[in-house]
Amino acid sequence: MPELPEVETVVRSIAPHVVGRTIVSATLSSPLVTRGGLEETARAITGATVGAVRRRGKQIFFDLNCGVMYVHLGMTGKLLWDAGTGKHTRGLIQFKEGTLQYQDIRQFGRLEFFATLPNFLERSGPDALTIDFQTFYSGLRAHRGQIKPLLLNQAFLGGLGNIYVDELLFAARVHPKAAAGRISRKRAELLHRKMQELLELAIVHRGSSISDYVDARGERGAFQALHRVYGKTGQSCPECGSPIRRVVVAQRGTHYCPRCQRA
DNA sequence: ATCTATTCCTGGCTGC
DNA sequence: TGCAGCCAGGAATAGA
Repeated sequence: MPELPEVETVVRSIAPHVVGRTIVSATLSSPLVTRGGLEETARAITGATVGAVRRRGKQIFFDLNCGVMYVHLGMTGKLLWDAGTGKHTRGLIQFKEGTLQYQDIRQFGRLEFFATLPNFLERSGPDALTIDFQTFYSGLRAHRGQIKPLLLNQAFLGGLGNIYVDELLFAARVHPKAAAGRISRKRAELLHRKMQELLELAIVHRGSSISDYVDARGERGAFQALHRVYGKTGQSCPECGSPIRRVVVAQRGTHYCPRCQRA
């Protein structure tokens, strides 16, 4: 499941191959992934030169001289450089120097071209890695609901998904159902600091590979070995030894320590 | 405003 | 080497 650290790792591993280079041809094959039309999109990016590859939250932007190619990896999307193709290949973007490939088993991802960025993309919130404390804190205060759904809300904060939210709430000892608006300033400072430490450490480890995730070279991340609660149902809490509990919050499997993370 | 449920989709797993 | 049924979840969407 690509979240901020995985998407950042993908961007870093793809950028050196494509920045400054020109798309020679493109073949797109999934109308679910490329909703703007397979032929039209392929035609629009052909001949374009990549100026930069950027990430905001889980969104990837290839800045082109004629617009932007937008990629969201969804659940099972992969961007690969010079890899073999398979039944889940949804796009091939040829450069003189090599091939950028988009694979996606479940096709929850997107690969689109936009001449100008549409409003629904602009609506995405500030990046979790760089959001300043004051913006983060006032966002928490303004929210009436639970903390976990808020942290998952990409319009509020871009980049966190189910894995890193569970890990973050454990690191800051916050219950996933805690009322966001009632978090103290001190606890919010801890959440904010732990969030950025967690994400930076996960990037150093090239992300978490639970099932499908690999970077542009097809290599798995290593951070899953450092997960403390995600997927650890029934195992001992690394802090206190209590069994890790799994509940459903916001329709997501949620892992936490009932002793360390009090309601 | 904020919640829950549903939808999309496929592979992996369980149980027969 | 079957096969039905369930589960995983990012994000949009509908309805409460």
